[in-house]
Amino acid sequence: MNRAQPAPAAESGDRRTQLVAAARHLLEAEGRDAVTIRRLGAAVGIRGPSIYKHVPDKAAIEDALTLTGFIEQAEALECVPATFSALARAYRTWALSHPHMHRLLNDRPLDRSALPPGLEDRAGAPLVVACGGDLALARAAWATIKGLVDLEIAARFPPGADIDAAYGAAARAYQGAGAAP
Amino acid sequence: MNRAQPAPAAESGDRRTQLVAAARHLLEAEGRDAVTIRRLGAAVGIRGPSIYKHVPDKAAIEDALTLTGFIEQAEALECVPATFSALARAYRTWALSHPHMHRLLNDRPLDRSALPPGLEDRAGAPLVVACGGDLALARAAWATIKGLVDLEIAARFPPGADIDAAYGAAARAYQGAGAAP
DNA sequence: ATGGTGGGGCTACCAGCGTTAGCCACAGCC
DNA sequence: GGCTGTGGCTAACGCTGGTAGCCCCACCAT
Repeated sequence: MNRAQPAPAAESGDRRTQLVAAARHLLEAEGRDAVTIRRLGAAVGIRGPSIYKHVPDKAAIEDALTLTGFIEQAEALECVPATFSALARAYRTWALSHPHMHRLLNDRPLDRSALPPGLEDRAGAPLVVACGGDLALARAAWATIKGLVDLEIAARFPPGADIDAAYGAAARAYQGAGAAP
Repeated sequence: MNRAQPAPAAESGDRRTQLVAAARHLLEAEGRDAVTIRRLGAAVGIRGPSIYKHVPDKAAIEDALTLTGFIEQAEALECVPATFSALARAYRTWALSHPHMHRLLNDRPLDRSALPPGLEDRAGAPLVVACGGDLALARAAWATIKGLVDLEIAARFPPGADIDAAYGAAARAYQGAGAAP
């Protein structure tokens, strides 16, 4: 009907990219439930079902979102010193400023095949370095940091709890076990 | 009030209890998405909308479910020695045998007002004991155990990872920091 | 210049979700 | 005997992800 112009709006990259960007905005601004096929369509100026001309299903958009999230998270960890405290602080800061993204990354089971090979190792590398190459210790430290952040985001610490002190206690424990402080 | 007369087949307690029990079965057997108003109705022999004669909304059922989950989890931790390793093992065993319940307990923000006062402290007490009363250390240990379990349930460890070794490394770290081994 | 092809929109629609409105049958009480 | 409250029911609403089928238009080959 009204689609006579070849260039509808100003610069628009390919639709798929636009959709992922729109999904990102919706996710960060209003949470996962707000990322809806019809709202995504509205955000890029099309009608909902037309989305399926560019993407097989909603999961594909979430997968793309997940990918960018993992990359950004890895980048946030790569530019701090490889010590437990610094990595914990960087992870916590990143997660608390992108809580919905953090939930998206952690709440759904990981489809490893949708991730480029190596990304997982890259994201985990700084902590392995901080743990002097001890993989088991690094995994425990990873679980600790993620657990602390999850508990904080989910408001599971009692009101008034000294969260910094919990991070400090964890840092002391892992330092004693051989991690760089 | 019609007691015992029109129930065709099943004798049972009040509907609300029945509904929560049915929700429990659905959750454990098929996961959270299977817990649906209409399916809950079918499970107790009524028609979906009739559920709202017994319960204000679906969240109330999930809250009741959450409550029983927390109680059972606390019980699972109370009958083992107050050491990091024993508590971690007990928590892991409980969570891995009720993975959907575990997700329900952890994925939604905690509505503290729906929990009886004291339950939270009761659930956390064994770990505080194991940490010699050091609250900060206990919270870090709590995050570690929960984090390890979350990662395992979400299949976030690379295939072939030695998960037991990660628990062992955590145990050593917290032991070194003053927790009972 | 003409015709074929296909990309990318659209509307209509489906089943299922939580939830509401309104109707009705029956038990128990006055 | 009638009133009322309880607890069923069906119909329906607005939302969800997703499918079917139509149609316009750009492009390309003849």
